[in-house]
Amino acid sequence: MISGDMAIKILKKKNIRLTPQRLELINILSQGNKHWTAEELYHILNERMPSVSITTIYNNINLFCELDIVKEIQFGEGLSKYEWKKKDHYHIVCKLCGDMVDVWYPTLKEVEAVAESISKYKIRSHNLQFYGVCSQCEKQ
Amino acid sequence: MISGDMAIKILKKKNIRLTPQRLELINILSQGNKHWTAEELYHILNERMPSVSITTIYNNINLFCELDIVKEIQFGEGLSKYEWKKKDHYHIVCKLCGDMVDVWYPTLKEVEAVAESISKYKIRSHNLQFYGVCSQCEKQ
DNA sequence: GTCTCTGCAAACCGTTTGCAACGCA
DNA sequence: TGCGTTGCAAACGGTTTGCAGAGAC
Repeated sequence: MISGDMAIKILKKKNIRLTPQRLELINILSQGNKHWTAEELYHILNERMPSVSITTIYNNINLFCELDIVKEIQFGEGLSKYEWKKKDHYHIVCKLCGDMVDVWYPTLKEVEAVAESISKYKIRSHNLQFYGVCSQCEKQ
Repeated sequence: MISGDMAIKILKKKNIRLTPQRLELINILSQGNKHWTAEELYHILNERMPSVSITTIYNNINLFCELDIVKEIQFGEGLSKYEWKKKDHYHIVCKLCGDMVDVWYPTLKEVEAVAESISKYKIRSHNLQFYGVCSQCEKQ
């Protein structure tokens, strides 16, 4: 888990400009241990910086994903959330409200190995989500 | 794994009309042990039935999914494929061409149990895909 | 001063919706 | 004959693209 300052050093080293939008996004992402949609990040940033556009959010989270400081979580139906990069883990998603929590289960490396051995594929990664109903939604 | 004839009986029992489009779709899906996009099904059906529309494909695969005779496979970036319903299994997806093969690994029920025990979620299902490169694409 | 980045508008793409005409039962 | 289904066109929603002007360094 890297700090916001570390992320800024990575940008500087690559001669990527430190625009206010970029710095504020890093600030939001690196502080809260959460999962955001692009839209949510847009609204948070918009409060502090009313002129920001959704395009800038996408430009920058895509950049951060390439730099490996942010991770995209695709959880079905074309929906994505983004989280600050940390140790590998899985996610539980609430089918009703979309809320998401981390599951720190050991990475399924041996299942990957099995899948590779029984197929003609070179396996590079896997994607696992759990779907259910959170306690909030269950009450209602 | 049910037969096409079985599927037709299910439709009849529910008073769902046996239109030529519907019967031909069942025919395609139940015979080939494959994974199709809606677009692919549209093109196959279109050769035999030139007036068919993509709307009808979606209408019917969605109906078949509700009837539990077809399964939707969501594999990231909003892309879906569909397969004739069979015993639970996972999929390996080629990152380059989108080709997909089955993995008959035991269902991860104990991982679901772990995820449920460490969270406040009632877990109902999970979704696991492997991503890699198929042997065809590897050659190139 | 240069060249990357921003923000607007428009495009994209797979899928869904509204609806009038069609055709299965 | 009646009502479920089809197929067209338009809408949808999250994301990307093109581009002129802004601004980081």
